[in-house]
Amino acid sequence: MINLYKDEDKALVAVDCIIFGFDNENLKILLIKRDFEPERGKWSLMGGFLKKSETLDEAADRVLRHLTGLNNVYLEQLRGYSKVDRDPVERTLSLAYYALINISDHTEINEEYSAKWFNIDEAPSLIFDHQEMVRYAISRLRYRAQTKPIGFELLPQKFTMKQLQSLYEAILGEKLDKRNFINKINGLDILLKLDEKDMNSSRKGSYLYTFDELKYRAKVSDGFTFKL
Amino acid sequence: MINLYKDEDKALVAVDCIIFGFDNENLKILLIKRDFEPERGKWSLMGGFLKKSETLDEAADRVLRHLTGLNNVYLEQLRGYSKVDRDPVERTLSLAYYALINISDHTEINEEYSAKWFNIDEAPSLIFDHQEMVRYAISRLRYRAQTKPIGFELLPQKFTMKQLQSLYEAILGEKLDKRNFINKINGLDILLKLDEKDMNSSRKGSYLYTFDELKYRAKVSDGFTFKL
DNA sequence: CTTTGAAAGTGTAAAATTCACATTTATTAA
DNA sequence: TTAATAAATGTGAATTTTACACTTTCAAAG
Repeated sequence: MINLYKDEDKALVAVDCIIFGFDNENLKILLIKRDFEPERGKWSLMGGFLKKSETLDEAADRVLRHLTGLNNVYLEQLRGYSKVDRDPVERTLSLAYYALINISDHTEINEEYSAKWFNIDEAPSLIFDHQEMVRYAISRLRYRAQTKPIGFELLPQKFTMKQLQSLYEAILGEKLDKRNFINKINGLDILLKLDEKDMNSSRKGSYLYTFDELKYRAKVSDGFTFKL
Repeated sequence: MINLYKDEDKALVAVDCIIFGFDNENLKILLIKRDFEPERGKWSLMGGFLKKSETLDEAADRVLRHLTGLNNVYLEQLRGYSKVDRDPVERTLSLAYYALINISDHTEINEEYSAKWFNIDEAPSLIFDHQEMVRYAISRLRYRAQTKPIGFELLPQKFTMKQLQSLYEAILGEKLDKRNFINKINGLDILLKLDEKDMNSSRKGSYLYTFDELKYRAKVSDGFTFKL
C-alpha cells in the first residue's frame, strides 16, 4: 500500500504530568528543576517524548515511573496543548496528564531530577504553558473527585475521616462541615470502618477506614453513582 | 542553539471532529463516507492533519470550515487517541473535537464529501477508533450542556421552549417534565422572551425566545453559574 | 487519683431544592 | 358554534442540603 500520508507534517509529541500529592494538609504538585536547555534552571512539569511504539498513556506511565519508581498510578489524560511556538526549540505538541500519588507511602523520588513538592497555591511559575496545564488539571481534579472515588489514591490505604475531609477540603479549596461531611460519606456506604484506631492525632484516637473497592464496584453495577 | 530533540520520534497528528446537530427531534452527527484509502467506502468522522503552522484548534476549525463552510462554530477539544496501530497506514495520533452546529440555518455541506446526518443512536459503525470518540463526545456534551449554556449553539437564534426542552431531552437521553423544565429555565433568567410567536406547531402559537448572552455574561461575572 | 486539654464522635430541625402532577387558554379548521 | 390541538401555567409533597453544639475518650499534668 502506498503511503497516502507522506506529504503531511509531523510533529514531536510530548506528555507532561501534573503529579498531585497530599500531605494531610495541602494539595501538592511535584515539580522538577530543569537541568537541561531550554529553560534550564526553571521549574517545570515532568515530561517526556512519546515514542513510536507506545500510546500516550504508556508514555505518561513511563515518565511517571521513571521519576517516582511507581507503577499502577492513577493517571488521566487532560488535553493537548499545541501553540505553535510553545516550545522554542521545535514545534512540539504536548498532552497533559495528571497523576494522583500517595506521598506518605512513597518518598523516593529519582534523584537524577531535582524534584520538589509545592503546595498548589505556592508553586513557582513554570515554563512554557505548564502553568495553564496545572490550572486545567486542578479543575479537572475538582470535578473528578466529586464524581469518582479517586480521592483515595491520594491517601494511605488506611485513613481517618479527618484525613479524608481535609483532602476534600484541599481539593475543593473550601472548608466543609464535619458532621455533614461524615454523614454524606457514610451515606455512600463504600468505606470499611476498621477496628483499628490512629492514636497519633488525639488521646481518644480516631478510627481508621479503607475504601471498599469491591463494594463500590458492586454498587456501581447496581446503578449507584458516586456523588459527593 | 543545537536541537536537543533531534533524536526523538515524530508522529503524524490528526484532528477528528464529532459534529453535532439537532433537527428539533433528535441529536445527530455528521459523518462522511470515505472515498479514499484506507477504509474507502466506510463511514467516518471528518478529520484532517495538523499542519506545522497551526494549533489544534485552528486545524479543527479549518476541517470544519472546509466541510460546512461555517466559521465561528462552537468547538471543544476532547482528548487524544494514540493506539499505535489505530491507523493502519502510519502511526497517527488523533485529537478529537466536537462541534455544535445549527442544522436549520446551514444545510450546505461541501459536496466533495458524501456527508450525511445520522441520529446518534442510529449511526453506522465507524472506522478506526472513531466510535469511541463519538461515545466520549456524547458524554462530554451531556456534561457540558448542564454546566454551560452551549445548547443554544444547536438551535436557531429564535426558538420555542418546546424546542429547547426537546434539545435537552435529546442530549440527556431522557424525557423531562415540561413544567419543571420551564420553571428551571425561567429561573436562570438568561432568556429573552420575544413578542413574536412561532405559529407552525400549533394554532395557539408558541412564544419565541433568544439566549441573552450579554445578560448571561453579566450574571456570570456576578458569580452566577449556569446549572441545569 | 483527679483534673485538664484536645480532638473524636454524634443528631436534628430549618431551609432549599427537586419532583410529581392537571387544568385552562388560545386559535383555527370543520 | 364546536372540536381539536398544543401552549401555558402553580402548588404541595418529598427529598436533599445546610446550619449548628454538646458529649466522649484518654493521656498527661498536677
